[in-house]
Amino acid sequence: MSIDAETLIDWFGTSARDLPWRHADCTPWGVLVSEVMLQQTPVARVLPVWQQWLERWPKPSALASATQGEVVRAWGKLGYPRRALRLHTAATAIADEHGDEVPSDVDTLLGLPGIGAYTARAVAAFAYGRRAPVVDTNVRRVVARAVHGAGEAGPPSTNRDLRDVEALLPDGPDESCAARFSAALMELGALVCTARNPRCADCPIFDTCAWQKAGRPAYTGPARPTQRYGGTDRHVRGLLLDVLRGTTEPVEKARLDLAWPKAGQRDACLDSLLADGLVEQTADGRFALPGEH
DNA sequence: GACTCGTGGAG
DNA sequence: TCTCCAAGAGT
Repeated sequence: MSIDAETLIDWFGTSARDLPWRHADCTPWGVLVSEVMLQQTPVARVLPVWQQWLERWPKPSALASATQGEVVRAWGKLGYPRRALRLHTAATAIADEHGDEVPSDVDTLLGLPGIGAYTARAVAAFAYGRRAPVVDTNVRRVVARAVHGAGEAGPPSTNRDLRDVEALLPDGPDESCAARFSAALMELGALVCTARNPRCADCPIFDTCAWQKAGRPAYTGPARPTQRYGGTDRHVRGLLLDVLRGTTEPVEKARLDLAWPKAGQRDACLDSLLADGLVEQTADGRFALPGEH
């Protein structure tokens, strides 16, 4: 079973959210910034930060001119702050090596830090209308259900997933049809074909959905390991970085020591933040966001 | 392929 | 409360 592209694209036209990075006047740079911010981070949390970034750094060269510390600070609490550093590095490469223009082909995009299989194709498709399979968690779930009749997608397998979705891309009158189809597939997964409590009554492709036809069988594949957060290194790193985000001046080690009671874990996390370039030590031994002193 | 890497809202 | 999960990437 396949997915009827015209039906899905029509639904997208009437039901899609009005997101600023989908506006016709949004630049490829704006699309790229949105895609990186949206990696594992909900739309609602990205929206205000994206607006601020595009006002402050409207071109890759503008971001490249900022310090790493400014970029990490402006990233705020979007999570996974290494994304901010990678985006800064990518912006520098785009400014220096690509004439300040975001590349439009997948292979070149893949060469930039922080841009992987999903983001490269999302930028090529959504910013430039290129034909490329765009596979995120939404798409994998929709395809698992509508095409394969499974309750959930199994564990991701990049190459298999790409081939899987490639086969579904429509041959429309122009190349951008495939991109619009991909955007619609993602939007369906985000709004209707959700992970929990899918709203099948509102689904535009209900009639052809393989999962419905099979009687909505429960997922039988391997359960995803539940990810804890409290007490993990991720948690501690977040606490330490939050201290530095909250100050302009470098802080003493003793100040960071207040953030987490376990000294061993705390120091290891501080070391990893230093190694990642998210934190810097000043000449007098204090700590700060990088490049701000 | 299995881990690691933040954060906070929803159910 | 606690579990789930949100447009992934890098190692």
